[in-house]
Amino acid sequence: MLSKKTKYGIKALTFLAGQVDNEPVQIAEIAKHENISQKFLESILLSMRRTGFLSSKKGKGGGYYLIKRPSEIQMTEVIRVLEGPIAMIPCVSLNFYEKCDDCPDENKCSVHKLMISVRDSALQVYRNTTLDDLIS
Amino acid sequence: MLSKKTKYGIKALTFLAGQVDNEPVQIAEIAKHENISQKFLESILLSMRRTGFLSSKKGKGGGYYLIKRPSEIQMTEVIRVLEGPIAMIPCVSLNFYEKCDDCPDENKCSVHKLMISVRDSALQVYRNTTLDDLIS
DNA sequence: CTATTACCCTATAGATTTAATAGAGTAAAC
DNA sequence: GTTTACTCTATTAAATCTATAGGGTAATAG
Repeated sequence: MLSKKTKYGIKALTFLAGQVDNEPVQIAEIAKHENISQKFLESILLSMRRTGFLSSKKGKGGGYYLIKRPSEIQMTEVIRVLEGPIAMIPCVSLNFYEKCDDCPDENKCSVHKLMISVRDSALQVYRNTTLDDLIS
Repeated sequence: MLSKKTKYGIKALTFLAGQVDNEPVQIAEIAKHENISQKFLESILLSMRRTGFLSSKKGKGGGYYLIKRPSEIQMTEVIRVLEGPIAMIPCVSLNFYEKCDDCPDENKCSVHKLMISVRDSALQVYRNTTLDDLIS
């Protein structure tokens, strides 16, 4: 299940990508336009600012704006920041690997085998999709 | 994230598929061999019995056994029974569709667009994988 | 300089889901 | 008719997700 955090985050990015001249947009405006709890959105935008997708400007006329071109923002990065691992199980995660404590040998594990295929197919989608692809 | 329920369920199915002559196996034996809480496994096996993957035999010498050939058990079915929707968001689910209450038009929604691609790629994997593929 | 605007940060609480446990009940086999 | 092993309901503990509250701080305009 995709978390609301990720859902809202992608919607906010899309909204920012659609601005003319990449003008800063206030949190309140994004929240209203996308039907998102403003306070919740605040924390989401903040975490994306920290990872370098966007930046913010304080004071009057301030707000959030993208610091990369939409075509340069890959979904792999977005998902990993907002949702966490792309893999459905830690033992097949490339960036968040963890051993299963109930599994003596993961090379013989049927779940492991299946989840590698699922992870690879998801990765292929996320790698080939940029923010730009989601606008048009 | 894949739930333990699904993980355990697939492991149990794999274990049963590996039995000679498809002899019934007791819950306790599966639980021990796969490091699963016995009571939890009970409920998992029960739900899979109800959907027709396996059957059970009571009394002495009883247990669970497959009623389909491993090559006839598709992962799409297994995942849907144990995990629920394959889609990561209800508005792109084929079998569990639900409208997003925050989204005025899902055809214009960037998340919707992305999640359709992800769903399709996952479906392709699950449709092309049977229990038999996970054994060898 | 100062008032306003709008981002920044921490803490917390309610709701939901997941995972596991307990215990009594029932059907089949020998 | 006793044993074995599946069946079913209820409950609980833990974790996670979503949202809210509220004070703090930096930048800008005039």
